[in-house]
This record gives sequence, structure tokens and C-alpha cells, in this order.
Amino acid sequence: MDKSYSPGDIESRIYAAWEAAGWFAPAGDGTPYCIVIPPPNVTGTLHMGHAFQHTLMDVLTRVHRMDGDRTLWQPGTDHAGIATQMVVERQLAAEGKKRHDLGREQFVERVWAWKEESGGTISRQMRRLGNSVDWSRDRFTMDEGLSDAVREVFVRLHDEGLIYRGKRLVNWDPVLHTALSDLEVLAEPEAGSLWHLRYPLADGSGYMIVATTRPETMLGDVAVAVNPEDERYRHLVGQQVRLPLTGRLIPIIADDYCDPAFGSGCVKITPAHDFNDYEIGKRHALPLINIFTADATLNEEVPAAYRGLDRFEARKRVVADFEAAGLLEKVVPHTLHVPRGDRSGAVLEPWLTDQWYVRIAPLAEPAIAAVEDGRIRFVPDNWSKTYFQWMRNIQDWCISRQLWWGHRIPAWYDEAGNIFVARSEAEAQAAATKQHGKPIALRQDEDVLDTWFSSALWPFSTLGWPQQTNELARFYPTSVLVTGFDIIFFWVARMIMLGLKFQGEVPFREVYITGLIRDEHGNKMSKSKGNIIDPLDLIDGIELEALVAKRTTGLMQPQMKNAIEKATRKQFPQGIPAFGTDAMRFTFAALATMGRDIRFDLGRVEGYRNFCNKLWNAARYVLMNTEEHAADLASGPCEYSVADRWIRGRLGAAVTSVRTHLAGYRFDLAAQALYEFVWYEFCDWYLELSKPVLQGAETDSAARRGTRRTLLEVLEGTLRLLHPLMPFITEEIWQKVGPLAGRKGTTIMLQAYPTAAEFARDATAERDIAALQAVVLGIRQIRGELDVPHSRATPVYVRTDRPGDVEALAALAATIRKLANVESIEIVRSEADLPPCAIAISAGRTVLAPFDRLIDDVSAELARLEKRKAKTGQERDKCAAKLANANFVANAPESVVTQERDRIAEFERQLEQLGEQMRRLAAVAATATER
RNA sequence: GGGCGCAUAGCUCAGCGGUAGAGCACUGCAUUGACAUUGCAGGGGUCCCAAGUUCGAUCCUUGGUGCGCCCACCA
Repeated sequence: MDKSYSPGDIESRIYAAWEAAGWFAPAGDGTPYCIVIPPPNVTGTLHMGHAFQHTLMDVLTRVHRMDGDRTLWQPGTDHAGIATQMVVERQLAAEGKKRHDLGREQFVERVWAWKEESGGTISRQMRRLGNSVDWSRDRFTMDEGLSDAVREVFVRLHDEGLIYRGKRLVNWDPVLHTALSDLEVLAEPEAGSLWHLRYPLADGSGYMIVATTRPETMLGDVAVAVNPEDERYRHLVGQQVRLPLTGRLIPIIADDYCDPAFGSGCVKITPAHDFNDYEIGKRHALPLINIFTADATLNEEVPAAYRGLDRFEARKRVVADFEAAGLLEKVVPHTLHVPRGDRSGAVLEPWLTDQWYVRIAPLAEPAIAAVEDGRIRFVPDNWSKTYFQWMRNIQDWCISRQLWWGHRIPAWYDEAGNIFVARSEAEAQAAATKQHGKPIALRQDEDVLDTWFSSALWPFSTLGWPQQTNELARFYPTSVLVTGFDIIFFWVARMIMLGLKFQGEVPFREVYITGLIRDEHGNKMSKSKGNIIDPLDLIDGIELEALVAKRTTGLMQPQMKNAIEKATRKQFPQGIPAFGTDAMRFTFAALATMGRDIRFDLGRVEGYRNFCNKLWNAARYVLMNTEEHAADLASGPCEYSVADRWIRGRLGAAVTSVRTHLAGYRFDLAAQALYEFVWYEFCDWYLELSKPVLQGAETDSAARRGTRRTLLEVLEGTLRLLHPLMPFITEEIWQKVGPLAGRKGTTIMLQAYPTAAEFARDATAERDIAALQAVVLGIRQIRGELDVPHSRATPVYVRTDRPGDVEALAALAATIRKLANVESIEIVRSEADLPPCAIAISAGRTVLAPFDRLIDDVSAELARLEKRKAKTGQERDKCAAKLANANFVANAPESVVTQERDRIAEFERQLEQLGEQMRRLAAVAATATER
């Protein structure tokens, strides 16, 4: 093995071998375990959030695979209707073309070509991330099979009356020329105005004053509404006003919707361009006057002077004309929520169109029940509240989009406008023929379905439905869904609804909701903020100039360029070093705390890269000490030392901890347990403890064999325990260590995940090693606090009250001497006859080292003891205060009181010892001064 | 308007009804044998504020302050 860990050399080679061997496919006949991937946009690239979620899914997948489950991680990508179409339209725009120049067929071909061209990016990225998905089952939402599923669901829902076509107000994007669902609307507060307009009463007796944020829509007004209880206007209800600029007469009506306290208390009613007004219009049987074209310019319904104007231009003109006519009462500043499309950013227009809807209430009800009764569990649980809140107020889902890229709606029309919903044109034609008595020309609906319609079927469409496949029977319901809270409504809820509807079963049993990955300041990562980190740049590293270029090219707002460049240069003056996949994955796991967003900290990645290096070098040490003894290890008598038995048991404890935490989705705690075991127990203690055994000339061969075997077996078990988090480095090391440890098999990824039973704990060994550690730590403390180099050897005396210590320390004396560079170690009953010493006190044990062998000046030790004494005194006082409280002694549990009594006794003992020691040292110091 | 979350060391975060923790950063010491991507030792906290419950509150309850997110039709 190389002296230094360099991830780049090993990662791609290893992944290729795994993939070629077909090890990612489900195998065996264990319990099925399945995760479906949240399908990323096929033409996109994976960002940090994907890398994070994929890491967690891969960890779960690998653990279950190693545990013998028949494990499937189902991969795939999404066609991402609007997003993808926009990208291709932008490409066309660069060539000076529009999609209509190509026509539908050619345009769609062009999108497919783009999909083929860029579609490999994601799978390449996933391979670099080590994601063990079954590539043989890779699916795309517009694959033939998945499209069959879409049509099947559409037809069946339509047959049941759960899909219908209707003309009503939708959120219209006048830039993209498509309808959007409610979820795709972002309503941000923006500064605007509230215009107070005078509408003259028809009888000329005065004005009504209406307040509006959208004066241009007055051209489509059909009424003025007031609250029926409003004394100011009650007498006017039933009368008419003459609508300025148009001259139309419109009625004054009464409706509870009006809030007398807001504005003037009078509301202009424009049913064709406002959702509230639409409802009021329905209640009062008012006409709808649509004044906008698809571009949101004014149409022929308005007076000639305004036709063809853009809505914002029209606003200025209308306001100016009101002012000119003396009908503008006042204008007050007003912040309002402006609805914008989540893709285009355009201000949306409520617009009257024919669209397809899913009648959602009948589907929502069982989906709510499934979470209520625990068939689906959200982790962390509080996300179920978010789910319920939305599901209980859910609105019908507008599923048609006026786009070209997507699943075309399986509905056909005849000349008369009759609709035939069918799985294919042939089926539609058959129905039409039957109805008309002869074949007839049909025209398919031009619209496509909302991307999320096909995503909603993902857990069963990817498994082969509507075919009744073995995979469907085996893996549905899937085990867990891992995703972000931002798509609970878009995706999770809809999968639950349609899964229950079409499979009669929930689509997954648990939903693990991850936090959002943010930058180090807590900001969302986004291209426009210029704070994106590409996961591959963490793995491979990137030069500063390349990083700056990456962040500043193709910006939507080029004016941000300088600020982004400056911030990037400041944050990464050296660019980003190559940390490797394993370090990045371990970081994600370690940061995956429950229910909390994650500020991504490069320092953590560096720390875990160091951890990889630590593991690498520990393995080198183990191999250096075992490889050439391979034959000898397999046979021959073997004797296990206290340390050998201790470290096996400690690994067992780590196994229990890791398994527990993973079962509860506490990846952070699992990572922490692994880190601590590997670094602090295996490396810091056990490897050091093994050195005297392996390097000492006097050790017998059975003891050497025991330690060598323990080194191998514990390292091998540790590698297996780590593998799901750090697949590459563990595989690389295991290739050498596995066989030496007596393991059969050619890859770590199919080895059994460790169990606690393999590594039994040993209470005696733990007690004895604790004694050893106390002594070694005491000596280190003395040296450390007195700034004495380790190289300065000293005799050591130990006084102990702890049962078993005397025997344990005697047995381990040689080891302690080596570890702590101690000349001799002697157990004493009292300090009285010892030379003046520096001391370290821990519970029940005192470690003493003659100070004249360590330092020249007693005052350093005196100062040190003074500090210790002050600290211990504080603790003692806290304890004493507690025990002085009669209520505490009377009410606290017996064990707590006893514990406090023991503690104070210990503190008193230590204080006394410290005092005694200080007196002795003071005497020595005095003598020294005299001389 | 409704709902959810967060506040602990300089930074990023765990944690817990009884002794406050980690990583990074910081200080001192250490240089031939697994590893300087290292080892050893150390400094550093009003656990946001207030009241309540309790023998005891960083933890539980209530209120407040600050920050963040989601949902919602006040023109």
C-alpha cells in the first residue's frame, strides 16, 4: 500500500469492477428491501442535495444488501417537462429560432436528442458517488413502459370520473403560455399601490370608491360588491354604476366576502381575472369578461384605445385616464403578494381556459388515513403535520400543460368536440366508430401532462406496472423514501394517493425527510447566488480559476459576477483540494442530523479526509505486521492478551451502536460512533498496545499470533462496519485484509454486515484496560502540563483503591512502561516514603512521578497543583451545597444521593492529597532556595 | 391569518431532569518505525431572556426576544 491515501487512484477502478460483476442487482431470497430514487431531471446535473440524499440511500442499500436482504435501489430520471423544454428553447433562441419554427414533431425530436446528449451526466456522477443502484433497471419517465402506466392511470381515473376537463380560472403563465398547478405558483410580497377609483352611480347621484391593486382589470369589471351589513352602502345595493372608460352599466351587489374595514369597503368584481371574483361571480350569476390574450395583452373586449396593450402598459394608461377624468380618488402604497411562475418568474394571470383536472378529494382521504394510522411513518415525525395540513385543504389538481415535451394527454376529439379518452388512438377510434357507426377523423389533445403526474406513479411504474411483474409483487410497497421536504406536496403526497389507488397499498412504509444543504452562511445554494459547490469538485478538487469561471458563466444576472468572483476568491484562495468520495460521503452522513438544515462546512470534509488517511495508515500498520506471517497465522497455538480481548469487545460495542443508530436513521450518530472507535480506540490505544507485543524481543509466538490475528480480525470487521459509508477505501483495504483474516469472497460489498455476537464484549478486559489507561493518562497529564517531552523517562508510583488494579497493573506493567516511556512502575500503599513527586489524581487512583526527574523547578508543579486544587474545590463546594439541602436528601432518589456522597468523598480525598503534596513540595522548594 | 422549526465554546453542531460534549479554530510540548492528512496535553460556555413545575431545569410548561421555513383569496 502507498504511504499516503490518494482516493482518485482507486475509486473509479473499484466501481467499474462492482458494476461489471453485476453486484448491484437484487440477489438471494432474503427479505425484500427497496428504495426508489427520487428521479432527477434527466438533462440536469446532480447538486449537493442529490449527493447528500444519494449517500444516505446508498448507505441504507449497502447495509441491507450486506445483511442478506434482497435489495433493490431503483434508479431513473425524470423528463422534467417545463424545465427541459425551456432549456431546449433557450438553445433554439441562441440560433435565432423558436419552437414553432420547428413544429411540434421536430421540436420533440430535438429534445430527445438533447436528452441523449446530456442524459449520461447524471449516471456518470452517480458512479463517482459510489451509488449502488441496479443500472440494469434504469428507467426514464418517458420510457414506453412508464408511458403505458401514465395512460392506464389517466384512462382509469377518467372512467371513474376522477379526471375531468373543465373551463375555469387557472394560473396562466403568459411567458411560457401554459397553465400551472397551484404548487407552481410562488407568491412573494412586492411593493405596489392601492388605487382608489371613483365609479359614478348610474343615477348621477355620486360615486362609489373602489380600491384595487390592479386597475387595468377594471375593463373587465361586471359588478361592484359591498358587505350586506355595511350601513354606508346598504341603500345602494341593487342600483348600478356606470363603469368609467367603457360606459357599461354594472350592478352593485352585496356579498359577505367584502371586508368593510379594508380600503373603501367596495370591491370591483372581475370574475375572469381574479380567483375570489370568480367565486363571487358564480354566486351572483355574473358574466365573465375575459380581457386578456394568452400573452396578457388586452384583447378586443376592451375599448379600442386599449387593445393590444401589455397589461402593465394598460395599467398606466387606465390610471392616467382616470386621473384625467377626475376619477382617481387617491393612490396609497401597498405591499401585496404577486403570484409568479416558479420557472419563468413571470407574473401569472388568472385566466379562463379549458384544462384537465384530477378530482383529488376522493384520493386524498385514504392517503390521509394511511399516515394517520401509521402505515406510513414520516421521519422525523413532525413532517406528518405539514402533510396533513396540505392534504386536508387540498384543491383539484390541474394536470394539463400547454407544452410539447411530456406525456401527451390520451384524449381524442371528433369534429363535434366529443371526447374519447383511451389508451391508444386505435382504442379511441374504436369507441368513436362505435358511436358514429363509421370511422371518423380524430384529433388528439394538444396538451401534455404535468411532470408530476408521471412521477406520482414512480414506485410502481418503475417496477413494471401495468404489467404484473415479479418485481412489482416483490418490492412494492417499497421500504423507505428518502427525499427533501420541498417536494412533500409535489411528489410524496401524490405518490401516496396514486399508490393507494392503483396498488391498494402504500408506496413506501417510511419517508425520511432530509434537511436542505445550505452554504456555510446558511444561504440556499443556487447558481444565481454563485455559492454552488459541485459534489464532483469536492471529490476531485478544483483550481481557483476554474471554480471562479464555473460560478460566473451563464449567469441570469450578469451584474452579480464581480461580487460572486470576489466572494469565491476570498472563501477558496487555494481552490478546493481533492477530498475523495469517501470523505464526502462520510461528511454527509455525519451532518445528517434530524430535522435540521445543513450548513455545509468544508472543514468537516477535510477532517473526514484525514480520517480516511488514518484508516489507511492503520491498515498499512496491520498489513506490515501480518502479511509476511500469513501462513503462520492460519495454524499454530494462539494466545489472546487483555488488549486483544478488549479491542474485540470494543468493536462489538461499536457494532451495536452503529446498527442502532442506522435503524433509527441517525446517520450522524452512526458516523460518530465509527469515527470514535476507529480513531480513539483502535488507533490511539490498540495499535499502540500491540507494538510492545510485536516489537518486544521477549514475547512468545502464541501471544504474537493472538495479537496479529486480532489486528486482522478487528480491522476486517471495522472495514465491513464502515463500508456502507465509505465504500471505496474499505474495499481497497479489504482486498488485502479480508483474505488474511480468513474471509471468503471477492468483495466486501457482499460480506455480512458485522453483528455484535461476532465481537463479544469482555468486562474483565475492559476493567483492566481502564486501569492501564488511567495510569498512562496520569503520566501524560503530568508531562503535558509541565511541558516535559515524552522522551524524558521516569519511574512511576501508583497508589490505587480500585479492586483488581494491583493484579491488572502488574500484568500490564511492561506494556505501560513502553507506552508511557516509564523506567519502572511500582504499586505503593502510601506516598509518605516516596521522593518529592509530581502527581496526577483520578477517581480512586494516584499516579506519581519524582519531579526531579522531569523538571528542574518545583514552582511549575506547585502552580499546576494550585490550579487543580481550585478546580476540585469548586466541584466539592457544588456537591456540598447540594447535600446541605435537606429537601435534596429527602426527595432525590437514593442512588443520586449516594452518588453525590461518593463524589464529595472523592473530592475531599483529592483535595487532601493535593494539599499534602503542595506542603511537601513547598518544603523542597524552601530547601532548594536555602542552597 | 394558520402551521412548523431553530437559539449550547470563536465557527459548525451533538446532547441530556442530577458531572456540559465533538469536529474545526486556538495555546504549549513532541520529530527515525502506520499516519504531520500525526501524537500528547491545555485554554475556552450566563446552554437567548423571564416566570413556573421540581429536592434539583441547559433539558419540562408558559410567556417574551431574535432568526428561518411552509401554507393561505383581503380587493
